Amino acid sequence: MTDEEKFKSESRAVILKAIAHPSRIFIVDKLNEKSYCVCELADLIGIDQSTASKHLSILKKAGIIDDTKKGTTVYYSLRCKCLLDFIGCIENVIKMNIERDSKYLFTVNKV
Amino acid sequence: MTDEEKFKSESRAVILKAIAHPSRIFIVDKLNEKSYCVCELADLIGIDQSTASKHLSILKKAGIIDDTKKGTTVYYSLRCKCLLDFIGCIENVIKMNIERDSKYLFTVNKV
DNA sequence: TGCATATATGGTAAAATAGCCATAAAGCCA
DNA sequence: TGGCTTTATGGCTATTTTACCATATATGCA
Repeated sequence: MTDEEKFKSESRAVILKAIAHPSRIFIVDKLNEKSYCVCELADLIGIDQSTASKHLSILKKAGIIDDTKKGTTVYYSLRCKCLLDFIGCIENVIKMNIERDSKYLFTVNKV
Repeated sequence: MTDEEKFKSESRAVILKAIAHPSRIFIVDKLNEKSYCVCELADLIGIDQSTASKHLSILKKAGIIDDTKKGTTVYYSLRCKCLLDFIGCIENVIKMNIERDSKYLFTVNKV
């Protein structure tokens, strides 16, 4: 890899790694509906408030979400609408995998 | 999270985590042009052959790439074309981040 | 002011990930 | 058959990630 290619791949990996966690994907999906504050998300996911806060700071640092303060409450919102197509693509891969796996099962049962 | 939501988020995370690594993003990007074998990719990236093989097996397990054997050589190819839009979305976030950061720099310099 | 609520952060232990080396497995060819 | 090439996998260590607890910070309200 050239230095430029390396930089490019690393930049992309930062964004992807930020979303690549069950709780954080869930957050991105939820924020698509509306804004949520930290404790709401922590409750929804069922994790510690401090853990939720850290997840949100990772997403924020990657530029995926934005925050707005209202009193002591911090509301987080999605920064980029394209993340929906993004998730759509992942779903597409999952569907393909399910099809492949069921074909495999069919073959096995057939024997 | 309900069990269903948990399962959904975890399934999505598997796909995302598979791509969320500099070398693996590079591979996905390269495979868009054409198929490559393991040693070619290892050379292109500049990593050990065994490391490349492990990266490829992660991508394959996630259903992102397919493989075809020709003699001892194994050619890997992209399984889902939608991964391009995927990368396009990441690039979009990166662009937004650059814009944000340059605005910040501008503000700082102004003071 | 004193207390409750909301969030962020440092510490820490456990788990997951990444990379290389060594080596096994499989196929090609002289 | 024997050697060469290509790929996959086990072993190992170093690094990173994750989640909780404890605690600091900040805001609102009685």
